[in-house]
Amino acid sequence: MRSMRPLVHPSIEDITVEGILHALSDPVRAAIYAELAISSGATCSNFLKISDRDIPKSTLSQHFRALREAGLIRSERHGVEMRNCTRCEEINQRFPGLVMTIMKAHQIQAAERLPATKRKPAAKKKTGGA
Amino acid sequence: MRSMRPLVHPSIEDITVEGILHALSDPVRAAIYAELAISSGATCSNFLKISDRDIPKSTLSQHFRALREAGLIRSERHGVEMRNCTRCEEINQRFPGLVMTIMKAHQIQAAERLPATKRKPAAKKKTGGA
DNA sequence: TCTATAGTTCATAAGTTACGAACTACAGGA
DNA sequence: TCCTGTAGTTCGTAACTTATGAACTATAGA
Repeated sequence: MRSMRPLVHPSIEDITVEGILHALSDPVRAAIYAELAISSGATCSNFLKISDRDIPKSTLSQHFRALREAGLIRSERHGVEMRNCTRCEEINQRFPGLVMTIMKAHQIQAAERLPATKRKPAAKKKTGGA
Repeated sequence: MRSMRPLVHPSIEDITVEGILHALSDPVRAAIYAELAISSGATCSNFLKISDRDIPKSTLSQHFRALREAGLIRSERHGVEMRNCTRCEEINQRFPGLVMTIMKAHQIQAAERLPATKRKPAAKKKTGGA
C-alpha cells in the first residue's frame, strides 16, 4: 500500500533564488501563484482551467508541489481539499522585492499580449501626455 | 560541411519573463551574468572556472547561447574570441527592476553562504540605525 | 601554408517534466 | 459500519531538456 508522503515546506533559510526563479519560469505556475496572491485559500481544482487551457489534475498537483517545495506557497489540508496561500511576506523579508518584481513583469508582459482595445486603460502617470 | 549558425539576439519585444527567469535560474548562468554586469566584454573562456568548479567549454558555450537567446546578453565576435555584454538597460526599460532585483537576491544568498567573517560588511543604509 | 586558440556543433547519456491510470484521504449519508 | 463522491497524490512511461566529449569551424599570426 503506497502511502502519501507528507507535505514539504522548506524553512525560509532553505529557500533558494534558483528555486524561486525556476518555479516561476513556468507560465502555468506563475499564473497559479498570481491568482493565489489575490485569492488566498484557492484549491488545486480551482485551476483545472487556466487562461483557456485545460490542465490535467495530475499535472496541476505536480505544479503545486513545485511551488510548495520552492517555498513559494503553503498548502494545508482542510477536509477533502487543499487550501493554498503564498509565503510572500517571509520571502520578501529575505529577498526584498524579488517575487513582487517578477509578478509585475509577468503582468507587463500579459498586458502587451492583449490587443490594445482589450487592455485596461493604463493608470494615468503623473507625467501623463497631451 | 557543417556551418556555423549565426548568433541569435531576440529583439527586445520578443524577450519573455519566462525566458529570463529560466536563464537566470541556473547558478552557472547567473554567475556568468553577474560577472558580465561588472566586467563587460568578458569572453567565454574567462569562465572555464566558476566558483571553484571547472565547466567544460562545450557546456559554457551552451550557457552563453541560453543567455543570448533569452535576450540577457549580446555577443560579438572580435577576431578569434567572443565578447559579451549584458542588455540590462533595454530589459530594464521593458521590465523595470526585474534583472537587478534577481541579481541582488542572488547576492544576498551568496553572502549568507559565506561564514560571517568572510562577508563584506554590508553597505550602510541611509536609515541604518541602532 | 601550417599551427594555435576560441568557440560551436553533434551524438548521446543523464536528468526532468507531463499526463493517464490507479491510487489514498476524507466527508457525508444510509 | 460500509458505500459513494470529491479532492488530490503517486506511479509508469513517453516526451523533452541538459551536460559533455569528440570533432568540427573560424580566425590570427608566423
